[in-house]
Amino acid sequence: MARVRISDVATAAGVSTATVSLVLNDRTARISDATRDRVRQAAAEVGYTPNSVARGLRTQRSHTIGLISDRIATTPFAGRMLAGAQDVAREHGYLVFLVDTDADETVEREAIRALADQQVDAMIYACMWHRVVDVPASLPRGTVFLDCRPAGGGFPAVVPDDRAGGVSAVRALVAAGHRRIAYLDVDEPHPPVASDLRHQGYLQVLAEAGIEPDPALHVRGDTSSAGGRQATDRLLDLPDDRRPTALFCFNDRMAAGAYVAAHRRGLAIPQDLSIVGYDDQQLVAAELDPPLTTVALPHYEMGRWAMEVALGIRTPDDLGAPHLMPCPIVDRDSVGPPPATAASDSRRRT
Amino acid sequence: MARVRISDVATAAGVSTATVSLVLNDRTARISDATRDRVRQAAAEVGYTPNSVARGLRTQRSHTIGLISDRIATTPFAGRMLAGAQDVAREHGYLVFLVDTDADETVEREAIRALADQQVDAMIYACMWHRVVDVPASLPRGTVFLDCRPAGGGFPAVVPDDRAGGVSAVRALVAAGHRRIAYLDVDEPHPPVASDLRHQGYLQVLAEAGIEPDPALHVRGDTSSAGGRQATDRLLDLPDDRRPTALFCFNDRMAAGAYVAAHRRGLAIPQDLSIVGYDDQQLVAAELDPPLTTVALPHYEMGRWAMEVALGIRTPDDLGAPHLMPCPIVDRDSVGPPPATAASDSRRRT
DNA sequence: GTGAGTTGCTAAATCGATTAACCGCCTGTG
DNA sequence: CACAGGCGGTTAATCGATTTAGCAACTCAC
Repeated sequence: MARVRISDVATAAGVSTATVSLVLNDRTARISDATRDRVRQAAAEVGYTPNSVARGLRTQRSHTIGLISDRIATTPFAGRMLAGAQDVAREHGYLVFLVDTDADETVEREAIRALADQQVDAMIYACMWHRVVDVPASLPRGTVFLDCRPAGGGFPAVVPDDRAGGVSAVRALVAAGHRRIAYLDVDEPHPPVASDLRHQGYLQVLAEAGIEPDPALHVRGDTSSAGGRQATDRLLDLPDDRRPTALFCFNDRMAAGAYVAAHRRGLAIPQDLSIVGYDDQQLVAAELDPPLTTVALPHYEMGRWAMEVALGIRTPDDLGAPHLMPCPIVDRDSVGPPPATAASDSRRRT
Repeated sequence: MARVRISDVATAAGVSTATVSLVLNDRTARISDATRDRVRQAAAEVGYTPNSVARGLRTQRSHTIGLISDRIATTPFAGRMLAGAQDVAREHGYLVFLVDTDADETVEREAIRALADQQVDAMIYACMWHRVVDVPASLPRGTVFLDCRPAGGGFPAVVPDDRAGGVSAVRALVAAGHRRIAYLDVDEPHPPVASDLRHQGYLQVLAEAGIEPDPALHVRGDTSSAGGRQATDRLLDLPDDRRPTALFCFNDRMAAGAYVAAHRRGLAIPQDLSIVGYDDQQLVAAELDPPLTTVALPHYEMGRWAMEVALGIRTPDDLGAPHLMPCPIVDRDSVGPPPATAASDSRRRT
């Protein structure tokens, strides 16, 4: 029941282990075709597959990647990042060690050491939300940052293009005819990067469309359904001429709360209120009634990108700034033209 | 920048590498205390940590576990299984290789081989739903099955105790005074194990309470919000004396659909209709209004159990049958006494 | 004083691969 | 015939640890 070793193949084929290794690794060495065939056949017959540990020790390449994350495995949608990284690894014959640190620094330090001891060929440092992170001192250079920006730069990194995502979302609303568009932002404790960028995108589109931003339309709430509902209530309490006809929400859960607030007032979506979310969280966005138009976070693609850089298949264009991955808009049914009554007012240009 | 090796420590301490190894591994060998201290100090000073690959080659134990799953990483709640397995592994100094096969048999076979080549000390085979799986031929004996039952048995396995979960759910409804309780089941294509077991639990409690099961109260629907809504509509269309006062739903998403159906008829939860879900899917159960009473799937605990068995810390009591992990009921606000009008009728005992 | 036993440590084999260096043998050439 | 060079392999070192067997020195008993 013991594993078959290269020496077993050598014996079976009547050659030395060196020859077996040369043949099986397709080394351009002087080995006759007859011997090649004999070795290959012998290897197949005895069912030989090389011991990766022994090979790793000798070649100093383990064909192994370490993926450290703060909590990726337990957050619903972020698993797509893992899938992307995983797929690339598999396509190239790599295996990935996954370590979830639960954002504990001691665990993180231990994990980095353990992965280094296992001689991983590269590491990926992943977060579940787009934010800025301090770079752990022991992290080897070349480590790829996934869905986060290393403070100080100097490492390859990939993050969603949240600004462009904000632009897409708000452009869709402007294109539908809306001019009073609220941004339903997340409140403080949350990492500010994503929300700031989306807000910038929001402001950019307003500027392009010649719409004066109204501070009253930038509200904040808890990143939950309840938070979204409360923030929406505040918007809908505004006097008629200042009330928004469309909402751009920081995420889909808050958008779900906006649905609740609207329905409780008897407002129909999208007839009375248009809503765009963010994240494209399947369980939320697709199951709302009507299904939510939202901006998708390119988790899978970011995961692929990070692994491709880790494996050296792809070289980041610029170490100074993270690679921005586009966030495609997912058109569903929560955006329509503004209600007729609101369509004509509040057209004050700057 | 090269890694420091054991020989560097040996040189620094003025001893042989054998001594260093003996000291650092706390081998009960005759080494003087003075030498011990000198070695430890030297190791600390040069920052030595053993190369796990070299050690693995020599000791034939890689301190590494392979976790194969069909799609665990990308499904929302199942990541808790990973977290449980991960935590146990970390606590014991193990690292885990994660491979998501996406239920592709070729990928699966390749993954098993790659993991075996990496000399993993054990494997865990995980599913995202409780079901019966065919055992891949190349899976090493001793592989632990997580959230699935190996066809034919012979392997350690852990699954949720869905029968007992069904019992808890329906007992909660009976205790609240309900006697007309529907089971909102999932329809065919789904793996039948979980739904059958929950149904058995349902029938058991009815029998205990002396309630004759009514076939009209066992309805099926798609495992989605829409499916739950449609199935609930069928139940609420029943004549008054046969209409259920409480619903036990196969999962939380279907329960969410039941909420929609109830609300559309102006029925309040739990005043007019009590509902119990299954899964305790955070994004759904906790965010419904009112929050959903449901039965939690013990993913984290199952993950821990599987890893403990894989590491040999725990020995399964019986290889014939899978270990059943209790599913605790999570009391929220969707269960109350039946409406007064319904409380008195339909008390026909068998 | 000699042999046995203990103490403290080291030499060398080993795990299973890869790979640089080299060794016969054959052929062709000057 | 001597020698260079190509061909088809093999020998042996190596990766970085662990571990067995054994060596040298010292103690102690008789």
